[in-house]
Amino acid sequence: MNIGDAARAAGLPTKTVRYYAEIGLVKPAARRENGYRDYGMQEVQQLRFVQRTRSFGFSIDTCRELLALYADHNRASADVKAIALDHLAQIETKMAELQSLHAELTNLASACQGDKRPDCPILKGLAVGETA
Amino acid sequence: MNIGDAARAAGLPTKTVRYYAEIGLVKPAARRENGYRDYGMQEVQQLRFVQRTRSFGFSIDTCRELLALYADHNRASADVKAIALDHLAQIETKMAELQSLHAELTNLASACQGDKRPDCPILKGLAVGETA
DNA sequence: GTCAACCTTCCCGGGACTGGAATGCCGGGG
DNA sequence: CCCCGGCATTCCAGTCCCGGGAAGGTTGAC
Repeated sequence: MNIGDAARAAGLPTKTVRYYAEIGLVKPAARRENGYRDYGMQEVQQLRFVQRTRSFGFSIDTCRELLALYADHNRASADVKAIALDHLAQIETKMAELQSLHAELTNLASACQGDKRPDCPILKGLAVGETA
Repeated sequence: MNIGDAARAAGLPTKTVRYYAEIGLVKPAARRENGYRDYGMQEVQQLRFVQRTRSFGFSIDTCRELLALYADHNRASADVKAIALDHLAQIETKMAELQSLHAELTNLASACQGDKRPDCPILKGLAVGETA
């Protein structure tokens, strides 16, 4: 299977598939005589796994770990769960940050008339510090 | 005022201040004879403004726009508000994405025993696609 | 005279690609 | 036989926003 077909099957750009091969995340099963990468079903499945995992926001390194666990039939599900819970915690942290930013910025924006006059609480808030 | 003092006053690393000078975001008032950057009160205020604005998650380019509006005493507050509302919308988009990721991943994780056995719904969810 | 603490420039790396250039292979049409 | 489109290959550069560190000059205190 050529890289284009593998990429389509995995829902990834060929550039990305080539990149994954380069960093050793998902290597093609072989190279043909003409130098083309040759992907088999297993590699396509790995690519799809990575695509899904990346779409959950896991880093490439974590994808590597998860891929290893995926391949290891003697894995402990606890290891997988630990990774997932850790990522969940990071997501929660980011959400909390965004929420507080959102609240602050909403405050500032709602205080701003938004007309032709130059007076603007948003700029004041950005200049001074302290939003509350 | 030397760069170190300006940086401390603005709450930024000197590296960052130098970078902002390089990209023309906040330039020092002058250079001394010895080549040192010389910052005045106005530049320090701009640096602090940028620091705050960045901490709200605005991009450097948007900081540039806001800085220009900040300096323009004939600005219309509507222009500022438009930028803020746009950014708020982006924050909301990101929050929604994170929430859906969080929900999906929570689902997967809660279905996983997290023990020594290899059976793991998380990996299955990542492999197959479709979480619901 | 020496030392620390500052300042300068320059270059590299990172995370995860993305775009583009230059080149090679393959199958079909004129 | 040659050309063309569509695939593939490699390599280089850029993204975004700095951070780390080298190699060297300046300043002020002791």
